[in-house]
Amino acid sequence: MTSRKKASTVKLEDVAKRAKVSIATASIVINTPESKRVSEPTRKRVLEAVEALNYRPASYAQQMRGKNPAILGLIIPDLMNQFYPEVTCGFSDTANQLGYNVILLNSRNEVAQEEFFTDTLISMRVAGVAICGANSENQEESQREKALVKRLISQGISVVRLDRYDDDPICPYVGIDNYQASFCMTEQLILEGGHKKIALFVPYQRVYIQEERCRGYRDAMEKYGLLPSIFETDQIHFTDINEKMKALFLGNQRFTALFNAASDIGAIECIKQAASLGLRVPQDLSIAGFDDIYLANIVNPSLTTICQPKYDIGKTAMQMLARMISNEDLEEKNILLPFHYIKRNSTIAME
Amino acid sequence: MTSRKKASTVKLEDVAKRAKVSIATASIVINTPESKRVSEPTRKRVLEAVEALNYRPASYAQQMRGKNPAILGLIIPDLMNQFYPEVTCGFSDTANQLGYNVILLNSRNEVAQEEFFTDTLISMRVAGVAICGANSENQEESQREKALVKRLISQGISVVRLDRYDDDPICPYVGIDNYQASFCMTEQLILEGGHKKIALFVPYQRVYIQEERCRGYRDAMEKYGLLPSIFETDQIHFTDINEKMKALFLGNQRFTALFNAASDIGAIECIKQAASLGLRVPQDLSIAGFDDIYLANIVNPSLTTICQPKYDIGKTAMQMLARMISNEDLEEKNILLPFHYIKRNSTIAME
DNA sequence: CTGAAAGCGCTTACAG
DNA sequence: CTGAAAGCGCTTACAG
Repeated sequence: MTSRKKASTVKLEDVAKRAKVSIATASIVINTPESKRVSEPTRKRVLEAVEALNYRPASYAQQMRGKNPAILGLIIPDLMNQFYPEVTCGFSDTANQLGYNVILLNSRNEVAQEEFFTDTLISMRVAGVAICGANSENQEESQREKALVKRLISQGISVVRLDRYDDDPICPYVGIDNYQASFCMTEQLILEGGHKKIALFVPYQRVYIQEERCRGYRDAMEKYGLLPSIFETDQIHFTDINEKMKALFLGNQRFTALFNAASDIGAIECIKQAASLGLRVPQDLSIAGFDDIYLANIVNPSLTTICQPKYDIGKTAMQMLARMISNEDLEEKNILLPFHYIKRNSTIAME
Repeated sequence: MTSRKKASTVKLEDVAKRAKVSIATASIVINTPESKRVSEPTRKRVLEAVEALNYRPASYAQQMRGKNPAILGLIIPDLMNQFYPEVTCGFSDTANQLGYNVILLNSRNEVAQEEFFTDTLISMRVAGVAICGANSENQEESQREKALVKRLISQGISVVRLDRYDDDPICPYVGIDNYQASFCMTEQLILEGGHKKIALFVPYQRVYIQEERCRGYRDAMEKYGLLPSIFETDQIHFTDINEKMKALFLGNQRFTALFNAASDIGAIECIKQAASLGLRVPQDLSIAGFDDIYLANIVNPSLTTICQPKYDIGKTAMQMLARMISNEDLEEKNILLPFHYIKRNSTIAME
């Protein structure tokens, strides 16, 4: 990495020399096209030189002079989960429109990776970063993640969190109201589906938004006088999904619906495991997910789920970041976007 | 973008001041830990100051001093197509391991976007770029794309192309042998499936790799004395897939197999359209794709296809780039990775 | 209308 | 063992 400088690379000096002007004049022609302080012929000569040499100012030199770099970091946990490419597109399309470039950092759900990325981002003195934290597996990791956000902020870098946020508002965030969304799904299962025994699957690590989903489920169940049954499962590697699903039919338990509130990916895994347990979905067991990734509509049976506005989450996060960077006031520090319930074929009304 | 500098941001001077040494000494402690020219107590004071202030050198200043930036560009046509997140992961995981960061540029299949990105990348004086070109719709666009690669190279930036390459080798590339892959699929359809009337769908814009796939198909058909039938279709927006599929059954034509050589996405679109035409897949029509994206195994019927080593394509491209950047010799300028044929349920053997 | 000069935050010879 | 100084490629007051 520390190898020597590449041979060629056109600089302002070359342009100035070719146009037979000082570098100051060349700089002004390039940077302030509307300035009247350069004569037409001179301006033309400079522009021709720029064209001929294909000159582009080195952004690092401009940055050194105090210009804010038009670079942003976007940290996501897993690009292979279809949720994130869409968030990423929303974010980077908008970033490009606003003149920013984005460095995509794929943490693979590892806080250590995020910490490493944070150092780099600070070195680059990026203008801002949007972070969707790793699905940390324990309390200590969550703390480290918080520390890293604080570190970015302390270095003067604007930060927004997306999708996964917190009750402790160390920075603005954008997502959906996970409590309401979970309540909504549960209520649909009860009212529209007539289900009474509904199980909830959540990850072991109860990050805040998962806690919210638990709360939504619990409140909905209690509202209709039903007994909540929450199962913690491994939603990262799915090692115990099979076992947990068996538990739904142990003894005289007869769950008729399963709401995997962690993600669609997890719910689809449940559908797969159901087949291996000889269960028909939805006839023997209704299964619902959370996210509405593209796959949800493709799998068989197609998945009933909560649609998160993925593209808009990315887009909104970018817009907030842009405002923060230019020190504009945020009307709202936290933005909750609308979600909606989508009924497909993996859930069915009880006879 | 041109707003004023952010308030805080720790610099070497602050560290030096706190440690009561010159900035030269501070720099040496930080950059050459093995150097014996700094006394232990001094070194310790500096390191403590670094720690206390959370100092990270500004990479732009280092870049100005001649250090090559550890930034790479990766231009892809469409992050929403599952093919690319996997290539992207292969590329950026490897990049991170080698100490590089990558800027992801999503061209949305627009050459104009690519041109814009190219300017930015040149401004940033990135060390290298990997580009998977837009699916250009005409000859003029292909030319512009080539021009842009040449422009990068002329600015001393290393470039590799991936997936989509060319017969005119303006820079190294990594992909698969598209001729062989297409030949292989066609031969399987003939030999294993007993098909005789096999149609090939390709995009209107015959970029080189598509031309190669045509050639593979044609040669395989001719090897077994069969008549090739190539249909050009809109593989970007799929506007005419339905019409082209109808053509397969016009008059006394009775195609029994369709090989969509453009992509799995296209083949899956064909499966969808088949349903709307009242055709059963594979009973009435066998359909095969190209790529083996994750979706191929999820759709119903699951898709017979050619598996491209997506992750490895990204990884290999990155490794080549790293070598080019450090001026090492490339054993081979172009790398063709192994592909393989995957039989699933969308194709069937004739009775 | 144009140019010489200072300075951004670093690193690296060069003195001491 | 340590520091003063030059210089990387730009931009922006400041002179002329």
